[in-house]
Amino acid sequence: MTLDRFINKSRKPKMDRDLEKKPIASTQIQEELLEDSIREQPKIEEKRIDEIPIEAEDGIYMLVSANYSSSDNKPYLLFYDIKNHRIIKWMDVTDHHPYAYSKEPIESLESLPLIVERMNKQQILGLRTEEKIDPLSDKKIQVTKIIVRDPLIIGGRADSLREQIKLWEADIKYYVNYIMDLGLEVGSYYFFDPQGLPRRYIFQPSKEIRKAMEKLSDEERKWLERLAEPVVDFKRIALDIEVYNPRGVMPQPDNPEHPIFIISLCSSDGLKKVLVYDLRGDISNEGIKNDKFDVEVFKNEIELIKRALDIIREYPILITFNGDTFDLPYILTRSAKLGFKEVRDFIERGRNEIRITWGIHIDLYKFFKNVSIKTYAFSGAYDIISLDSIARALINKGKMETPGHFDEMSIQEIIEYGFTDAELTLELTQFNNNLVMRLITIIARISNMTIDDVTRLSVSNWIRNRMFYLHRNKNYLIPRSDEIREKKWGRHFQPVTKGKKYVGALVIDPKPGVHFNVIVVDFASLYPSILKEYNISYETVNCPHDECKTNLVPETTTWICTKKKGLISEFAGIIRDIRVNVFKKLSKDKNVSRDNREFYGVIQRALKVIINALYGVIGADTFQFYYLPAAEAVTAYGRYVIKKAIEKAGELGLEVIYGDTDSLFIKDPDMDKLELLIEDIKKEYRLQLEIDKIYKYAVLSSRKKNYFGLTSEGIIDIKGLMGKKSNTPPFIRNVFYEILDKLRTVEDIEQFKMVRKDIIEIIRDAETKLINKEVPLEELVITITLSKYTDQYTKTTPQHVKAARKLEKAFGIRLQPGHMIKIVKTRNNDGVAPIELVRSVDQIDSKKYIELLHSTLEQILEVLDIKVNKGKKVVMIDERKVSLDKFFKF
DNA sequence: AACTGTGGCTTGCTTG
DNA sequence: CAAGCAAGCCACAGTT
Repeated sequence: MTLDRFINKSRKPKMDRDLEKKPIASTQIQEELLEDSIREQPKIEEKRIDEIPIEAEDGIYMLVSANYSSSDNKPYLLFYDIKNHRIIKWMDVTDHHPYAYSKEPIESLESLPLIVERMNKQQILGLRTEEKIDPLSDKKIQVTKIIVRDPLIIGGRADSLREQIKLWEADIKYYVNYIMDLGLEVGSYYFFDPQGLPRRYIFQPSKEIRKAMEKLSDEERKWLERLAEPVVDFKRIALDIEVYNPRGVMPQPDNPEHPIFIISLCSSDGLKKVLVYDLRGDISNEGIKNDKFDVEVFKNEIELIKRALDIIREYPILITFNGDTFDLPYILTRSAKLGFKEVRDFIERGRNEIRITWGIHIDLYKFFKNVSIKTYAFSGAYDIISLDSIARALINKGKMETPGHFDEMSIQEIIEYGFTDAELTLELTQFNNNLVMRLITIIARISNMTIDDVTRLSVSNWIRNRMFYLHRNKNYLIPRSDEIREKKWGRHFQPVTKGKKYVGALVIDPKPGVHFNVIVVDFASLYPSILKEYNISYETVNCPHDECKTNLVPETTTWICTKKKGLISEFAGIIRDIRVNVFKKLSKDKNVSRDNREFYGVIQRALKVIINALYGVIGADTFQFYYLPAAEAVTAYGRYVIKKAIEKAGELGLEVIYGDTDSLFIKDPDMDKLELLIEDIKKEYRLQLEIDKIYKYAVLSSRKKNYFGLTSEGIIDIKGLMGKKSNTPPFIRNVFYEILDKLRTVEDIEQFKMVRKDIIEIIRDAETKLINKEVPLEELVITITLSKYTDQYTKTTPQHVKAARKLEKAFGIRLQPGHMIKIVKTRNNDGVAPIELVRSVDQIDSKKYIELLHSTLEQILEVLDIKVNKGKKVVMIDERKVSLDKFFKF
């Protein structure tokens, strides 16, 4: 099988490099050799094309990925051909080589036996002095660039250079360096000049983007231009395999003893196909006909796999759900076992991923598992990372219900089941006008990271990657994380909570009760704004200049640089500004076409993911530019400005009844005074306060982070209350929501009184059902995540762990961290059991559930003067308490 | 020796 | 990332 579509645009080097044959005697010669090979990086030029529709242009490619080829000993780039919808592999023609930096001068490096030995072995190609700026000392320094033959000489092996001498920039993946050195931007478009070098091709921005650009700085304009470029509708195919495994045995890629018997395929250009290996020889053509997709039957497993490869090779992008850990490795190992060795020409194992040789493989499982994607891009719409749960949440479709094992299903059912998986996988990349593919591309543009990495790595890696580039642009030597940590810390506060590293946000004590007409104002993206406005970055906090030491962060001994703009601060500023000032506005602008509006919405969302994570990563020790004093400075300013805002509100006669981190709840304010407050904060602190929402009424409990309210749009907004939490039983949660639903209609006291009777009725009814054991088991399930292996709970044994251990014992299995345990409160010795082991409702501990019902409802009822009598099984109104009337005296 | 009450601590989930 | 909540575990002290 040949891959004729696989165009390799690289040119053969003119001659076999002399450099690699002769031993290198002195740096003098190396200098000369390096002169033409490394020093001259190509300058990538730009070309502007006016208003050309994206599909029409020939020879235009989007840079989507890169890697290092150890067989060619060269880096390569992968481009998506937007006309012919295939991937072009472009091998380096610039004689670029891997490198890292040392702070030792050339002479002392040359006297090191290690270096001499590696030079003689041709592993080190050359040493060169360069001038860089050290961001930590803010001084120009001389560093030695060590240029090597292949990336493993720098790092990745036990005897690599970085394990033996102190190096800088030695943990940047080689292809990342390569992209940066060539000045390339992932997700942007290129064409190839006559020399075969990629040149930037810039689409003419839309009218509204051009208009927005007028007011911006050059740097911001570049960002805008890059982000707003159209995203091609990638041609892609989703794949899903079924393995015929005996009951109770999970197929393992490391031991592929069971046959692959179904391969389902579903593509963006309408291919719908299920390939079946007739392993029992009993499939009739009649029985498998289906009007939704084609079916092909094979008498041989290898033929099945080969056919699948033939089809998917027509697609530049392969989409899977768990393809990195299951489908593709299984195809690999199973093929090898069956003697189909050529499979390695198409599917390759990477370090943490599986690659396809003709294109890009995206494993959606990893992408949707990404915490930032889950919480910020999709607002936590799905909770379990499974195809079924994600598809249900995002496209309102689930997997097929099955009896549990293939033996109990007809072949038609199995085929349909398999196809549904492939179909859902594809649809997850298609809904909302290809939202997911666009999101991935935009994040690649923001982070300048390859599509493969964007879909597999976390937000701190995305940010780190862009930070590298920002350092390079300023000729900064990228600091090692240990250097940043060794900087002065000078911390003065003990965190409030044990186990935390620094002090966080301020939460104001709520004023309990029912409050009418509450306006919530909040600081528009407070932490990013603080990062920007107060110049916070790892190098500017506690900077080396004496003259900055008086620029103190309020209530700390930390100071901030007044001479140089910090990199993180600058990045936060740009991302925040273009999000707020451009994309958020345009995504709501009625004068913009619907398509564009939607696209700007995606960009806005991607920027939000990054901006929300920025502060967090500074305080996370897994981040290369982690620096606690910087994270602490952010929260210190945050506490400072919210205190000042409350102070000012008080002076103006506004009543603040609650606030959390960046928000203030103001009761029935005079709008002119509110306006004054906002103006004052803007003037004084360069931060924007804005009206977030208005509650017709807000019900605050005495607990922080626990309240609900009826918004001006007529929606009941619930925060923190137990009834909302995922680990309350559905039965209790439903009662909770039923009560809140009653409250939705309330506008005055009479209605409140009427509703109160209804509420008590609801609760009594619920109690009766519990006592009479009329509630089905599933309604009483409490779902709790197992966050460790059961044997790793050493300090205490929580209830869900007890239940989990029973499950493990009963089924002889080992539950994985992240598994959701479904427990039920029972009347046995330790009060819990996994629902799987409970036969009937009789085993339920009704008393426990009534207690749980009461404590859940108490949070809302205490404020409404409905008393729950603990112990007793009845609810009563505490008539002695003042009635609701007090809330209406205004 | 069995029971009850208390407080520190762990765990999981949510808010911002 | 920290703050904050509820539930439950667990050791300990003080009854009965």
